Amino acid sequence: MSHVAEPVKHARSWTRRKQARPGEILEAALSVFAEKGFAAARMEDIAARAGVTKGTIYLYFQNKEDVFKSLAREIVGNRLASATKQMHDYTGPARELLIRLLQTIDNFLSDRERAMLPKIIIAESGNFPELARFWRAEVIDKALAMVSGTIKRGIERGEFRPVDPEYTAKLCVAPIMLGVIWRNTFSAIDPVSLDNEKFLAMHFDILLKGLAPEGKKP
Amino acid sequence: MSHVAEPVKHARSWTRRKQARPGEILEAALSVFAEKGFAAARMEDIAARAGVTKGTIYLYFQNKEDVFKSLAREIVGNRLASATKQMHDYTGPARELLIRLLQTIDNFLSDRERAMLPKIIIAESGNFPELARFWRAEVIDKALAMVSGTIKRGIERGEFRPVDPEYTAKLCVAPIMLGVIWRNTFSAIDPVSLDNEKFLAMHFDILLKGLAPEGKKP
Amino acid sequence: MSHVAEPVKHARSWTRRKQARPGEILEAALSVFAEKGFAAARMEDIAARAGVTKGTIYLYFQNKEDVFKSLAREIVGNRLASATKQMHDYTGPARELLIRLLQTIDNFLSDRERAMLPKIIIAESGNFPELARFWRAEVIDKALAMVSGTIKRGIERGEFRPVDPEYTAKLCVAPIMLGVIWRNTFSAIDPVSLDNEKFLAMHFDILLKGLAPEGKKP
Amino acid sequence: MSHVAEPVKHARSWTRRKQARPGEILEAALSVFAEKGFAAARMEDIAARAGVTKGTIYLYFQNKEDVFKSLAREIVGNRLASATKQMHDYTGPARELLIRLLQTIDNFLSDRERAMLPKIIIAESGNFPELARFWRAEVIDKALAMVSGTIKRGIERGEFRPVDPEYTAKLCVAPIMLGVIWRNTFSAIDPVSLDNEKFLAMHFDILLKGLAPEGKKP
DNA sequence: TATGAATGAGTCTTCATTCAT
DNA sequence: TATGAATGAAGACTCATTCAT
Repeated sequence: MSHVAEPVKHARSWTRRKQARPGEILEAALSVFAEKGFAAARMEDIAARAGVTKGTIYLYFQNKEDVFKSLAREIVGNRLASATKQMHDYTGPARELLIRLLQTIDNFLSDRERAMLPKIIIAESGNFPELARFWRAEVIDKALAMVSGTIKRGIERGEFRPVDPEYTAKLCVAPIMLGVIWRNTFSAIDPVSLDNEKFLAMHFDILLKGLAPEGKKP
Repeated sequence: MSHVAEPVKHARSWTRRKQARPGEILEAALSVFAEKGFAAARMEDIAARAGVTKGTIYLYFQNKEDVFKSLAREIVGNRLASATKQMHDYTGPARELLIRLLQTIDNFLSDRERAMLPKIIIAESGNFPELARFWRAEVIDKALAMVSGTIKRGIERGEFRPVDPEYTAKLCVAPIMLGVIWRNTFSAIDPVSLDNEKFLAMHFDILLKGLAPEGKKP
Repeated sequence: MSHVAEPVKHARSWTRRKQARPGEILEAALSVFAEKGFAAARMEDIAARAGVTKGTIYLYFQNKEDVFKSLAREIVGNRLASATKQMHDYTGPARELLIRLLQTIDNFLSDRERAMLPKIIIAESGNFPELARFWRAEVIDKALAMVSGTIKRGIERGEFRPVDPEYTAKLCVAPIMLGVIWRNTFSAIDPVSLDNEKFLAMHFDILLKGLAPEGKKP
Repeated sequence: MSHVAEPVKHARSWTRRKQARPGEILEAALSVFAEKGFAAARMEDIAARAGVTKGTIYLYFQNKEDVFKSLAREIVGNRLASATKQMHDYTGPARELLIRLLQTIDNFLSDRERAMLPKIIIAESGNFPELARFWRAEVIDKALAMVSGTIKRGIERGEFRPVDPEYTAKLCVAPIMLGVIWRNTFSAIDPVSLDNEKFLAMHFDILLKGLAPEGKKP
């Protein structure tokens, strides 16, 4: 699971794949940016990891910043929307939905590709405020809205005791985020650190007990 | 020429230079590194923010990396130890101690100076694995040990239901960490976002209820 | 691989390629070189202006320099010779011939295509001394020879007072050159600047008076 | 008189001369730009010819374009103004003034430093329209105004026959300009080509005769 | 013939670091 | 101690040129 710079060897080395290139480059860029940060990432490294040379990147992107921004936009992209809809149709107990939702978020963020993004956002928010804004609006707020909506429903249905849904949503997500960040930050220095399964299970356990209405067994 | 004064040779690399070192440089470095990350931070910016010129920094530090590492070490430094001792002497209920402990951690991390460090660690763990290792060992593990120790005590005293203390400690700290990161990441784009008081209060409320032994009112 | 067609190998370096060569490329090259100079001219711009793609240029020319040199040679090419002969057959008064000759030169240089060449020569003589030499020998000296020949004839016929024919030839041509350069240099910034008709008429007027033998009405 | 890249060796090699640097750099830049044109000129060449290294240039100028523009502005600078005033005070015959004026212009342009500028303007007007505009307004139009003013005076005083002063001014200046350009363009390929003294004398001779009132000996 | 994706040498530009003062 | 002019290695970016199709 270590992200050492080894050029990805695609099927055959010399066919032209105009369509595939940008995606490959973004994928390579993601891992380099996540490793080094924006400033320390070298275009040549990105190119090498994508199996091309410097110049090729500039066929598809204006410059380093463009690669970076495209990355942030493309990676989230599609799946978020589908996740949203899925939740809306659900009619069962809020407790179950909440767990499922948080698990979806965890899955979403644990995907090898996307796991690096929170780190990038945190690291580069100072250099790219628009990036922070974009992510805040397009991803974080949307995800939090889904969670807080579920909590609100739970309160209405009497499954949860009355709590502030917005703040509680953040509390629900916090351990998930921390887990992602933790794994990204410390994976290189101690590979086994955190059993995510167990960690999540405990989180859900304590959380649901903590949200249970007074006098009721959760 | 022979009469020129020897440039100050610091005891190689990693020693503390207590007397002469202007803390202003480290303070300035902290804010610049937090804003830009290591690579994008310019020595001239640090110098300017410290009110000196580039050259002066090299009187006290070997190079940029030395500034960065010194920073990470010096900033934590003293206060952590004192906090540790304070906890050991405490004999009251674990619930109270836990809250107090978490509040201390929050205070520690919310200090204007130190708030930026988690962000730096996250951002630069890829470029400076030793830094991650140092922080993990010197700060995080120690802090988590205090928390998990308290939880263990609470379980022994029957205040908490039986849970894995190590994992629970992380769950306790997660929202605090997230709060710090959140404020650092999004403060520039929406200044009011998170009422930390309220956020913590809710965290403690849900957490304690979640940890309460079965059938007992927390 | 063995069945691949041999790339077209032009007779090394400096031969004319009459048949196949799309004059459009040279024409396009002329305007781009005139606008940007040799170094700043991009092959892609030339290709675009010629309605082909970069690769195509290399079917007809070895490289950028070859395009440039071909250009300088081809553009002058044919018409100069014809102009020369025409002059030799003339038998009327030198004054009339001189005017006609200068007007021919002006026409030659004012042609949309060729107007840009003096500028190119001036700009690139440093980078391409052979170009300067070629032009000096093939165009300038020949043109000046025609003019000075006419002046010499005029002196012999008593139409002009005795002057140095070579230097006078340059004086005759100077305003024409300056007009061409002027229009090329300043056309973008003030479109009307110079009425060439009037400018030439005045030049001829002053010149002929200035060359008239003492005591004679010109 | 050949402009080979030999680094100028200033008095002592290692003293700091903050004030002198920019001027030295501009001087070096002038000769490199004149030789190669803007695009082909390498910052390293300019630096070498100024006896410094690349980086030093950026202490004084923003970038290559800034060097170029500063150059165009600084070089003209002071002397033009003084020349203007000198002419205004003159009260003698216009013919004499005209000659003196043209000679001043020739001197101004023949100065080793400035001789390269017309070539640069011509070559780079396409890439730097503002430069062309600046020079047109600040130098050319002012110089032409002085000449045409003198001609107008000459007409009023009956020394010249009635001609359009603006166009005539250009005709007066044309050979001077052409001489400067000629020397710059062909000096490398035939060093003796043009005796400027003689060329100017002939120009004045023909010009004054050409401008003399009808029936009057000039 | 023609294309245009890919290459990589060549430049500008930045900035950590040095050092004479 | 402190300065800041100067250096030069490093990296972003461009574009002439190649070559598989």
